Amino acid sequence: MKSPTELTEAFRANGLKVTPQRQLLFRLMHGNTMHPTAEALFSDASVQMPGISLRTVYQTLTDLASMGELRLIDVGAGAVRFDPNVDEHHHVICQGCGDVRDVYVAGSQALHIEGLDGFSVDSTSILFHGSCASCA
Amino acid sequence: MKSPTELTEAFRANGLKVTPQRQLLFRLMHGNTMHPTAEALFSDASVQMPGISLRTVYQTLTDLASMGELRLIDVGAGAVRFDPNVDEHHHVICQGCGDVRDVYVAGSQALHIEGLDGFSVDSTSILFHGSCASCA
DNA sequence: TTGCTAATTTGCATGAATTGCTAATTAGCA
DNA sequence: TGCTAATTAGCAATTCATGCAAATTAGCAA
Repeated sequence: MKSPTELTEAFRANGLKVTPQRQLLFRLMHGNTMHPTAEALFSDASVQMPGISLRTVYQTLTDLASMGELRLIDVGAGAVRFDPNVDEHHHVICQGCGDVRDVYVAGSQALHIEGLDGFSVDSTSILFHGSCASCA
Repeated sequence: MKSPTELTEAFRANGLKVTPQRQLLFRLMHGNTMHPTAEALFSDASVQMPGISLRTVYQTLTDLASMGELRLIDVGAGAVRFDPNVDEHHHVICQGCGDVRDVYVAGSQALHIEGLDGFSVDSTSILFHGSCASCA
């Protein structure tokens, strides 16, 4: 996703306001590789801005997502996670600790799919299940 | 998944009882390619057995899943779906109508993954997003 | 700098999906 | 036929997320 400064411009350009809450969230998400849930981010944000609302966190995350600045990922383990990495990539999830990491997969466009039966494919999500180094 | 008759044996062999509710669900799931949610299955079951509890449907589905007779699939669209097809396969979901279909993918074991960073992979789930013939 | 207005924030209510709990019932065996 | 552990039903509770309305505020224009 874009830098906090660039996001500020982008928001204003779209007629959206840049509040202190949003600036904080821009900073917390920028370069974040933790794939936080809204709750986790809310918890981080609350340290620096006590009183910030969970509702605001959800709001801002969905705004960012609809602007294409971050991606929603659902690893089937409770809450949706937010990923500021919008490159073409996929995920591994550790069955032990639930940790999620980005992975880059070569050849996913060349997969041979049988049974499509009239379906046309727009995008592909690959989720690898396994164990991280600590949980192995 | 196994046939209703085989499931009956398997349940008894595991010290589980075979109730009319379970037999009905065995029949409703067998060969079912609809990827129903628990609610959908509950709704179907209620036609033949008014009064059956949604709780019982969830219970039986999780029992079947833990016996490896069906697979839980989470396509990130609300409720979890149940798939009696336990072959190695993957799914397409139509962004229009939410319909889910099984697909078979060649070469998924040969994907080249970068960034694993100590993770060991046990299984892979591929979800294709697109449009079905009717929604195209 | 001041004032206006639409966007935003809060906080609470609501909703959807699922699990926890328990009294009453029942399958399966002796 | 009876016993007992498993199961069912149904309701409460939980988790994640969105809807809503009143109070606040960012950003523009004068």
